[in-house]
Amino acid sequence: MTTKKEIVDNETCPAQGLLKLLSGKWKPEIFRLAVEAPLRFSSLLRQIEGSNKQTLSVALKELEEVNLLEKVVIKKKPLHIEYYLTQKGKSLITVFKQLENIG
Amino acid sequence: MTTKKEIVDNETCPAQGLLKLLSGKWKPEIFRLAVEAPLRFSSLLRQIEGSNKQTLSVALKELEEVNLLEKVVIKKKPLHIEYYLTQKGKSLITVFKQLENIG
DNA sequence: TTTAGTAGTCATAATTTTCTGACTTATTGC
DNA sequence: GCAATAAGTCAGAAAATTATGACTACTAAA
Repeated sequence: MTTKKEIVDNETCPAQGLLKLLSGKWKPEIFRLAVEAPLRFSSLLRQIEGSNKQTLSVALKELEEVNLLEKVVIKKKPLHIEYYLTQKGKSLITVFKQLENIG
Repeated sequence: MTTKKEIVDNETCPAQGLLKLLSGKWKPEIFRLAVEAPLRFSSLLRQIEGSNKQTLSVALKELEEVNLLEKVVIKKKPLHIEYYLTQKGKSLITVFKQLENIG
């Protein structure tokens, strides 16, 4: 009998999902800026030097899919879109602060 | 004058370094196993299915370089090496737990 | 001094992620 | 209708990460 109880199943590392998600390129910056104010696509592109449309687009979509950001269509003057931090997103703020402290 | 005070400098996102470090392939598993017991190279290779020498080797080295793991040569029966969580490493345990809770 | 065990390294290949630049969709104001 | 603005999408190229398999270094015991 092959008792492999010591073998690690990839699914059993619960922090992994969020870690991978938050560490994708430009994601930490996106998150940090979202803490300060709602995000707009074109602003992000300008604010995060070196970033590009495609990657930002995918990043925002992924952060939205896991419910860290919420996408809102603003039907005002220049019609545009804003991304807000969700409650779940806000709960990550302390995690970021801890990481900063640990250095 | 080009006042670019809104432009994000990549260095100004302090959580980024640790995030990237912890999210590299197999790193969360390595960390989680290190919380439970000192690590040995050959055991890790067996325990983490799908992993490979090269990547584990680099991962351990990186975790050691930022002082999350400490490498100790054990001059006992079968001479071998053990990797221990440092104090800094231990301080990450609560971060992982928070990430797990947030899901 | 030969063999076995542990812990790797190295060059190369495969895979995944990110970037670039052209193109698309939707709405508003003229 | 037509141009302008905002927010993207898409295919292919480039870059970074990860995997493979052969090889090395060290020690201890026989």
